[in-house]
Amino acid sequence: MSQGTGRANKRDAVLRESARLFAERGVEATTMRVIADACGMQAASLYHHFASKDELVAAILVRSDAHITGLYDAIRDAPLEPVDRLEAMIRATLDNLGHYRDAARIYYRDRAHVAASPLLTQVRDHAVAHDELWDRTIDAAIAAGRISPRFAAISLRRLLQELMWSTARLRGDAVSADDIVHVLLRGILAPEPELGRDEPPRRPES
Amino acid sequence: MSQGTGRANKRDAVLRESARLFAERGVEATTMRVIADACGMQAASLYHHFASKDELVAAILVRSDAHITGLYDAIRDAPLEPVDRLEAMIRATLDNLGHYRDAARIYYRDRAHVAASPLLTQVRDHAVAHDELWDRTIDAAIAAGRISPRFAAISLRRLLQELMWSTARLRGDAVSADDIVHVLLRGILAPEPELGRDEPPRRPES
DNA sequence: CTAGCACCCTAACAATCGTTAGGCTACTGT
DNA sequence: ACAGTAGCCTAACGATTGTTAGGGTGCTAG
Repeated sequence: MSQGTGRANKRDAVLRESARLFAERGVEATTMRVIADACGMQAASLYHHFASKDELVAAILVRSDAHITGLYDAIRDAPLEPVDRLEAMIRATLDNLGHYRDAARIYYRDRAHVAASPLLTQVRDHAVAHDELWDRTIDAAIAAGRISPRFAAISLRRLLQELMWSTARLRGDAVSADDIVHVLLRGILAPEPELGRDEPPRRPES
Repeated sequence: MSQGTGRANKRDAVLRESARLFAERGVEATTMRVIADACGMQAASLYHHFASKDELVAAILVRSDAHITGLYDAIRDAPLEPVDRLEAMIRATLDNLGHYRDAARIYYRDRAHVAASPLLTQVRDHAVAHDELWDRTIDAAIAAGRISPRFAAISLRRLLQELMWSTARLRGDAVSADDIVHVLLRGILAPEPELGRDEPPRRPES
């Protein structure tokens, strides 16, 4: 019932500071004592809020996972053209990166840790479902002839994911989400989608 | 004088295996004993080839740095139009990523470690010089009106670098360098560079 | 043959890791 | 007033870390 707002929610402070440190230095390289220092407390006191270092990492990642899963579920159920769905997914991913930047950096940086933690099975399951949505959407956009044929044969999902995740390291004031959407969409879309005169719908690359 | 080719160059094997492990799990998370296991030797035996873990990391990164520095120096001295120089730099970066993928992943993943290691001052100095070349080239391309005005106000260098470095995680068979160049250049270049028709003045491949 | 070095080993070091045990303080509900 | 507990502390645990000491084997030069 309590969880005072004005006072101090130390648990949230621990989550925030540890997320920042994990993202900057890596999970293994960040010791519990360094996290405690950043929060103005003692290493052992962290265990009053979290049972283990793994649980602390998991709490950070689960927050972000819940957010992005909600966004993707809405996009999955919306009636959208393939390219519009693709743009919506890119924007959702970048929105999640904006709100949970540290969590995203931890997720894509310490992938070995994420894959091994027993507390993250649900996060991993969600990631599989998200990948399937990406693949289905990209396949639909390719089938509609809206993707440059150059990218028909490669794993465009992984390319887009890596490109988007990499921007989590850029602070918000350096590059806007619109800039990134602009680069990615203009980079992969077929030159003149439907009206133009001179574009054959597809061409297997040589 | 020796360094037998057919026999076994254990030092190179240590470099290769440790680079792979550092890139996958992170420097701090990879212990000397794990590296030794991967090389079929004992942890203490690694110190016959490298004086410390830091020196091992540095040896990996210096190799890659020497390669990319050579490429950039040649590009700096070549008489190129801004956009062509930009494309050459992107290709050089991606070439380095292809040849020294693990080193590149270590460099951009464990940045805190790179910034703190006393054995990497030369690598850091080179990085500063490379960044200056990037900025000068991008500024020239903007001044020539070849960059979409959307990107005139942001740090396009950092955006491009993050986007390129992120592709180091994609194995070569998933995405080719040409694909990435295509996405990036088409994403940032101004729509119709100079003339009115629809043919860019030059483009090597097709 | 012998000295010397390259190469690798076992054993152990001090330091640091995540974590636990147990106690102190301050607030809360009854 | 008093028990309970949330929140934090000090102190220490066993395990693991990077690293060192010192010895053994086998090749090679003289």
